[in-house]
Amino acid sequence: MAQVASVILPPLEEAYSYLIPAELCGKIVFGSRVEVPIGKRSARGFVVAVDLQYQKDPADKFTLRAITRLLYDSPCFNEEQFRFFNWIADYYGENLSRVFEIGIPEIAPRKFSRSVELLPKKDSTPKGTVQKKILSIIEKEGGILSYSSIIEIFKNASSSLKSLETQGFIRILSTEIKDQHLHHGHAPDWAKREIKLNPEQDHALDQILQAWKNREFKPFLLYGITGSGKTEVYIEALRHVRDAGQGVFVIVPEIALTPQLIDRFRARLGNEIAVLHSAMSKRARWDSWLALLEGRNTIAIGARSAVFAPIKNLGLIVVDEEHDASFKQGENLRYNARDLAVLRAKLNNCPVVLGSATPSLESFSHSEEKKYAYLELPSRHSVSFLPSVEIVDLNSIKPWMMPTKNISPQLLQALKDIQLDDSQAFILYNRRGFATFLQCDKCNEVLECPHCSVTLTYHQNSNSLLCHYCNYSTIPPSMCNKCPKECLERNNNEPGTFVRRGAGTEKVLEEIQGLLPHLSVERLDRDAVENLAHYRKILTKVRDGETKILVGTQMIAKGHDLPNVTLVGVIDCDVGLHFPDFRASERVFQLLTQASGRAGRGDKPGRVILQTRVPHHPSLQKTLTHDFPGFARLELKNRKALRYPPFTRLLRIVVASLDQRIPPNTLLRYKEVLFRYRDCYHSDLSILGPAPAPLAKIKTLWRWHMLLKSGSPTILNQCIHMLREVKASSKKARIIFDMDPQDML
DNA sequence: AGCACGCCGACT
DNA sequence: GTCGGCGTGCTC
Ligand SMILES: [Zn+2]
Ligand SMILES: [Zn+2]
Repeated sequence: MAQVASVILPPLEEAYSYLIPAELCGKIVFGSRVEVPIGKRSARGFVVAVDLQYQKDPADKFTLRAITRLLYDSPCFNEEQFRFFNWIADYYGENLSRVFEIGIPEIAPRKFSRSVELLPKKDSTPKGTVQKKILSIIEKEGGILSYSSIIEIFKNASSSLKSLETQGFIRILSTEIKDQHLHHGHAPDWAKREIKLNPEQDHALDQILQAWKNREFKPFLLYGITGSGKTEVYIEALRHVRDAGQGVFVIVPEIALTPQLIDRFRARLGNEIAVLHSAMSKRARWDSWLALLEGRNTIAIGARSAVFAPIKNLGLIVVDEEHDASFKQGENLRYNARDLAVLRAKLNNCPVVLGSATPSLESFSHSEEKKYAYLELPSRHSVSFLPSVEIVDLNSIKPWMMPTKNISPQLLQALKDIQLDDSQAFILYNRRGFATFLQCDKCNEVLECPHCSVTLTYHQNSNSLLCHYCNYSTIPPSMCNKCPKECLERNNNEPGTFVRRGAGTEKVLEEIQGLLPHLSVERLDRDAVENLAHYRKILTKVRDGETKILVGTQMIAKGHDLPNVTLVGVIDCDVGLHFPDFRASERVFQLLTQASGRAGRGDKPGRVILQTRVPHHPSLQKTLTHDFPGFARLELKNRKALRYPPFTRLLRIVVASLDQRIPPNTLLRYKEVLFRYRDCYHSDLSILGPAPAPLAKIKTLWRWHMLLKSGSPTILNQCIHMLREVKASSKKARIIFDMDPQDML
């Protein structure tokens, strides 16, 4: 009787069967990672089943080969994760092997670096001249030097070094290379202090712990503005559950997972926290994973991918900044870590806390429908402490009154004012050139798709307006027909004409430098930032006060605690408001609220200046009054009327190909199949498009997309499974199914 | 993903 | 005649 293991070998889609060699019987179990022969090479895989009593069947199509070796002694994932992975594969219509590939880090060997240490040996010297030189160099460098730097100086020093070692002049040490990142720093003292929760925090904590004690799946939406003390609630809840012997994990947006944040958690929860972050080396990630698997750590904190962490006896999940779009993976397996966190809590009968100052409308509507429990933390400061938000109506300023193209007199004055108390400013601008839109020069109406209510994108080469959701296309009207009566009266009954907006590049940094040459201005955006270290360096220069004005895109709104930043200026809110996406308003509200949360912490009051041509837009008005619930209820009405999420679910299908004709044709074929299915089962399904994607061509690939809308995620899921069966018209087409898409580019 | 097989064009 | 382009299909 033989033992046979079923092995998943990413990226191969099927599970493969292998004989377990006698010496590994009992060692290779569910969860083992193994190396196996496949074709003419070898591959690494995951054991997902073991048949202890395999009997050879003459009907078997192939003869089994044997597992080559066991890569790690104990299992690398457990049953709970396996169920979770299966659910994910099914929901996103992806292969299970892909989930393994994304969800479990690679086994990485330890890395060592060799160094050479001088041993005290007084009364003798080596014979060789090279050997003598080596010793004197090591002595000069303080008695210890890395092996590689010696080899750099003396090309063939390895034999000399070996000889020196046998003679006892030196010792060659091998030390493990560990990650520099995210290792214990020193937590600030205030972080260690035992904190006293206020009554609202206490109430929130009670509710969460009650659900936990009842072993109840219960999602909480914890709403509280920046500085209202959400983190204290998380930490206390995590500590209770951890102290009771259960595992917990926290996920935060990648950009928020800073050494400071980790220090803060370590200060209060101890050093036994496993950190999972994409910026860590493979080895460090694997170390964290092992610490959790072996139970040395019971708390994990990480970005998106930490939702897969091997937590034993899971008792609580926390998702901070739950609205953040970075929880959605934009490639490969397009999962949303926040949604998966909720699912994982459900599979484990435990509470999950989603915290935010600007909850996603998805989560907010769940709380309105009582599917999620709603917890609110009031500001710990008086209302007067909130930053003052001013809207600058660019219509009311004549062009000649503008100090430069993009800087209004109000913003310039505010920038000058920061010098008075030597504080700092953030200036946000939008990256342009994604989508040009047309706006009436009199009433500021922006042209929208009559079917989708999404901003129409202007295309210069064809002089046409296009809806990138449904492919509706029209010639730009020469006159505005939306100008209201007052507007016409003011303009001798002349309707407005349309101007192109959102195009071109802006030189905001140069404009500010020109106006305020003695202030140091720095830039922070995707193009200016090379990597994480560079990003942190730019922010450090702000923290140290070296940079007075930081100019950049969204990224800067997610900065950290920079109490000396008292002014946040937004150059042009309209580009974001009229982005061709049904979530444009929500995104702008989130961004502005987040940005104003940056302004003036500590003892200096903050100030926010928003430049716009549509001053009455609800996203701006509700920012003015710091009214998230008000904004959310208003925007939810729009979403409901237009049947957009959270009232429906979306599935986006993207087809990309070198051949311009393939994407629309493939999608049209799909659409036919879908209509047939819908008519047959009377399914709740509607289809927008196919249409050219807003990014119609990436490098050499032409891209089209199609949006499926349904009240039921199950129907959309069936659509994915069905369309995967449709034979692609050409292998040259790349097809992406994006369930619950976050962006439509 | 690799890696082989196989079927056509253009070169020693 | 063969070298090599990559389209297609298989791997327990
Ligand atoms: Zn449309
Ligand atoms: Zn108008």
